[in-house]
Amino acid sequence: MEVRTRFAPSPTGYMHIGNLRTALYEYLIAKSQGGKFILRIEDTDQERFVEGAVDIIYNTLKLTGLEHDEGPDKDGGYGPYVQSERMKLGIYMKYALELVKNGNAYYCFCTKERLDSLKEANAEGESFAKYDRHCLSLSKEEVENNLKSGMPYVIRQKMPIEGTTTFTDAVYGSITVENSELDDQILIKSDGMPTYNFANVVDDHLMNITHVVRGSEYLSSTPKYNLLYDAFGWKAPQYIHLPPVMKDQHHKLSKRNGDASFEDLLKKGFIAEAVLNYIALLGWSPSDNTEIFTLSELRDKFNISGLSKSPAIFDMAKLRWMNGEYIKNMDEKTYLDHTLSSVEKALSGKNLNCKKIALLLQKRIETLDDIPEMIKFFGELPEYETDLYVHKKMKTTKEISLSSLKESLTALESISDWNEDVIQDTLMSLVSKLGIKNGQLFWPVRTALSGQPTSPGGAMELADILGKDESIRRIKVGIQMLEKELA
RNA sequence: GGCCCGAUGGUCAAGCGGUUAAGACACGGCCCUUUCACGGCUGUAACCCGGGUUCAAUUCCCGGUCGGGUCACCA
Repeated sequence: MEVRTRFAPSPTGYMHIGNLRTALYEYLIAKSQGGKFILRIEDTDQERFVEGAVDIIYNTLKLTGLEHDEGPDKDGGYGPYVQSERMKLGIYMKYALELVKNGNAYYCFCTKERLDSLKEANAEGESFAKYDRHCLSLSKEEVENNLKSGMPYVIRQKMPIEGTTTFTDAVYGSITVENSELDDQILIKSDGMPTYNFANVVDDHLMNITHVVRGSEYLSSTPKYNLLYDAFGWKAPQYIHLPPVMKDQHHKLSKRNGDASFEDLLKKGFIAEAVLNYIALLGWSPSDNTEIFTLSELRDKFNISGLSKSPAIFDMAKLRWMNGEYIKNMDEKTYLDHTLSSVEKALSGKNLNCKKIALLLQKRIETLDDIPEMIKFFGELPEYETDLYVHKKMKTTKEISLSSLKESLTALESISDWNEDVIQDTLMSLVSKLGIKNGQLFWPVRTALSGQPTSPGGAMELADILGKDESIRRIKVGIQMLEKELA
């Protein structure tokens, strides 16, 4: 039988990381077995619907390469793929009424007020009880009359009072609950919309979904699903519940608090592939020890047995590392496509070779956002203290630095063909002429050119990029500062 | 509170009764290097607690503790 999984987000805003991971696993489960990955929009809650959220979903799937085989934009014969449209077709009501007819569901006319007072009474008594089945005892005539008079109603699932329900989850194993724990959940809301729980069961069945993948928060409502499948005489799908992705020990990563949504991470300079790679590892591990893999490698490696049961904390530090790995491994063109524009932006107005600067950064940045701060000094020499010229390991002092700078200045001024090789030759021969250590010359020059304790690239690279005039100017600044202090 | 689920270094995470308890991130040290970074080497650091079962438990069972989830006309 063909494996069919579905990603069924509700369009309520940004794509958060936990959601994206679910989509990833759904995609992988289907694709690793030659199956289909379906997109279904679950917009049964009109109050939470957010304009544009559907576009975010499409966009994210496209950006991450999680291409769906069927969806609102790709009919595979199981449409429509948007629940509000399916509702208009009367699909859910039809099935709800079937359940009413066969005695597994019933009309309920209880008002919000009555339900609330029920809850209050229960809360005081320290028990969190269920609906009291007030409307189950309504006679056929009473129901007919209420319906005729236009009284608002919902349809509730009638749970068995005794016995237990057992289901098997692919990651959590066999789980059994007492039926007496189960509430007579609402199937059809008073606005005519199905609840998530009901629409899910109906749609998953109608769309031939074989594997239902979702967060572990649904674990406790799964018995109700199974009972629903039973009531229809349908076969329940394979359940795969996923542990949550946490922000810390106690809190889930959530949309609120602006915790890292997928688009936030992209804005912060992360690469889509790296993010996807990282979250694949949050709750799953391959049988070998590899950590870096492309989506198609992941398709080959993926196996349900590698899914874990316990929550995973999202570790920004490790994501940064992984993002850095992706950046380092990019070919030159891809790398420049990602970085050149932000280098140019950070150095706009300066006449500098941005490509050279960008290339200097490839092994040094972890996210694209690291760039501006790292190259600011190219545009403008920062203020610095002369203490920077003292470096123990390089065996430099302020006096040595001053003389090295002076010697370098003269040597560099005489260069007519300014390029890295010539600069190197010039400085190296100066080193041997003066009989000093490399560092005693290079360190002061690098310091004068950058004005920073560290810099991407050393003396020659900086001099090359900065150009002759600016390099000479910065060295003169250094000489001046040192002379003033040593005088 | 009832019910369900979980628990290996700071974090991710192997492990399926006998191991010096992998690996990765982070952190420290060393090497390389004209700085930083990269790369290489290396170090610190873990089986929640108590009872069983067993010749042998991190691994199996039971209890506890702690953590998470759920108990909506939200998904």
